[in-house]
Amino acid sequence: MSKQPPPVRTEPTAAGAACCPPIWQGNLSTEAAAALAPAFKALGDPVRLRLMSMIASASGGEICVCDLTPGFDLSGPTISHHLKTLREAGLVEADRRGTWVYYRARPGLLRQLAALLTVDEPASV
Amino acid sequence: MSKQPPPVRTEPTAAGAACCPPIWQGNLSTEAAAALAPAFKALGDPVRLRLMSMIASASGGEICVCDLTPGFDLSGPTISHHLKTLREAGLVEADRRGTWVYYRARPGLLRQLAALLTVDEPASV
DNA sequence: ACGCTGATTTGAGAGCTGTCAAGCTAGAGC
DNA sequence: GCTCTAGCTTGACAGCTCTCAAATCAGCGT
Repeated sequence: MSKQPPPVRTEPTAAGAACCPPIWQGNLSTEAAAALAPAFKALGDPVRLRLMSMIASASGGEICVCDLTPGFDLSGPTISHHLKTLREAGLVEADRRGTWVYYRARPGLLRQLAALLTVDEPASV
Repeated sequence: MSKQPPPVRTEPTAAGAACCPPIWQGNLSTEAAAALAPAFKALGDPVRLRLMSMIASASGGEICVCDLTPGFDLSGPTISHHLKTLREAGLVEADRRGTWVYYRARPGLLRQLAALLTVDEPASV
């Protein structure tokens, strides 16, 4: 995971600021594509997509790994690996509180992805 | 590509009908995750993301492969391979017209992905 | 019919990905 | 300090992905 292009960038831009216009409105630059593709890739696995959903919809905005794991027929290390992938993609962040680790969604990047895909001209169909 | 779970389903539902609530509003079912992940996976490559953008934003709603290929430093077969991936994910459709093949976006699935990611409660952050 | 151009398919190789078992680190509690 | 639990890291392996070269298929012109 260290040979990939720079994972993303969600810090400098205000969280939620769109980085690019919707794909319907103009060609995505090579740079923008390289920056956003890893996030889509991270969501491109059923396990991670479900993890992302569980984290994003957690009441209180965060959820313990111990509450994520039982939802899957997978070993702990495997879940941990998927969580790491989501973390490195900039989609979630974790912090340890005592014995437990809590995960929280980072809405900024998700908002960018949603904006990119949003179909705002239903006329062409 | 034939061992994967059923690629998607965009036909029966009216194009654009949301299949699931946003990930912020509740846990995605295993089935929904399995159905949508391949679409995210298809977008999880910079080349395909850019192809998708070029196709979606094409004037007239469609674009010839011959106009897509020169935008990349990749061989024809490789572009063809990526287009096939997008096609199998249900994101685009192609049809041949004479010597040329034209690609067109299928907005239904994209709308579902956008709806899934849309952050509609900025209060929790 | 023949050859030409545009696009896809096939075959092959290097590299990445998902998974688990085994081992390790961080805190809590005794 | 020791031990227990929660979670992460490492190592290994099967399977998938990205890429290209070579071969193939589909139409168009002549």
